[in-house]
Amino acid sequence: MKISLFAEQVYRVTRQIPRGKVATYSQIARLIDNPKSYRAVGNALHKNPFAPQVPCHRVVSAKGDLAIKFGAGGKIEQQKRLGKEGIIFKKEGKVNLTKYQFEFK
DNA sequence: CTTTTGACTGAGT
DNA sequence: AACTCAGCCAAAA
Repeated sequence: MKISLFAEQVYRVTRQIPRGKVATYSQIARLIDNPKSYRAVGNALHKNPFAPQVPCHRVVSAKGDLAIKFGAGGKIEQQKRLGKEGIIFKKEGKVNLTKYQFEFK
């Protein structure tokens, strides 16, 4: 399968997110030099041809929300996985970005 | 080539 | 905290 350059960049960045940390779509968009393409970033991750390799479940919305239409199981499954990595969710189903957002360097 | 769509964001109500 | 509206981008139809 052939992947676009854009998607390639998205995956390259997403793959760097360590266990127990999360990143936002806008954050990723900024790192690949297209600060305004966060929307497309979401699409690229949606396709996610590198499922196990790219930790797309560690990518959340700017407000700490999880993707409602996540692959297998929806946000419930995603939240479950993140919980396994030590991430605690608030009652509203959001993650504490201040504490878990990964700072790329 | 034009239009629609979507795992988004930010500001305003 | 929940909803709406408008703006931006890449991929698919």
